[in-house]
Amino acid sequence: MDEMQALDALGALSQETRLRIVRLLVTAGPAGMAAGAIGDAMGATSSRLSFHLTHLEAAGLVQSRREGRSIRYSAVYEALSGLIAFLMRDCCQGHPEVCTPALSACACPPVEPAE
Amino acid sequence: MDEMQALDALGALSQETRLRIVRLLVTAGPAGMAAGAIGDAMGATSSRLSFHLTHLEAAGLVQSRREGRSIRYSAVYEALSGLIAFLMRDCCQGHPEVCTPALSACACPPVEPAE
DNA sequence: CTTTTATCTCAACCTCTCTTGAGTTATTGA
DNA sequence: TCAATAACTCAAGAGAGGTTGAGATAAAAG
Repeated sequence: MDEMQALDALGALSQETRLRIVRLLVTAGPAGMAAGAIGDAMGATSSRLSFHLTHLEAAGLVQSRREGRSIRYSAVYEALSGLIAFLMRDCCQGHPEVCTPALSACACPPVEPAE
Repeated sequence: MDEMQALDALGALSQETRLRIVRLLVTAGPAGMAAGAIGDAMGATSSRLSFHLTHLEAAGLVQSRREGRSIRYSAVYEALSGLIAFLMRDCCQGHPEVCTPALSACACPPVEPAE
């Protein structure tokens, strides 16, 4: 991820509704959610929701696919991890005090290298 | 870091000049840089620079102290690591595909737990 | 083929953000 | 005290961003 992509992603995430949508979609997993279900969860009108989803998709943070009448949106994991990596890579050069506390924030089970 | 602080930090970083200032200050280390030196590096007028520095300070990403005629700005490491931790903690719940690639982005030497 | 459901598109409006330029405050040195 | 340096503050204007409501498009059901 380069600076321009990072700026797009940061801008997309710096809005309350959009940050919540992304968090919702990440926890929803790869299956994602239909636009209507996201709208219900957000309490947003269809046009407002569409505006934010389009914004997030343009920033590469979510992707969509039509499924019957619905359009399902799902998080793009690589974009999120890419943004975090950008912040760590370009921001903590030689300064472990930036990245070390962040490293322990991940609650996920570590991926075993080889079993 | 809660959602509101994260939104402030994301908004502050989603602007080209401000993102560059933060990166500059992180690499400058705890000593920071005088406003004038930052302005020279950014090619920004004093009022424009002051606007962005004030914005960054309000978001908690940088701090300032007067030193003679100059005002030195330095990065607030906890805020940066807090933001990264927020993105990992609240975004990758149970989805290691978000955080695992990010974990390897840190180029800093790992801090030894005990020696 | 018409209706219903799900979602998007567009224009209008308001607000917030960023930049500029002029003027102000704070600190130091002559 | 006066001038020079360093940085901030303020008002004005251009532009981007977010919300709303009306209307359009796409897919499925009757």
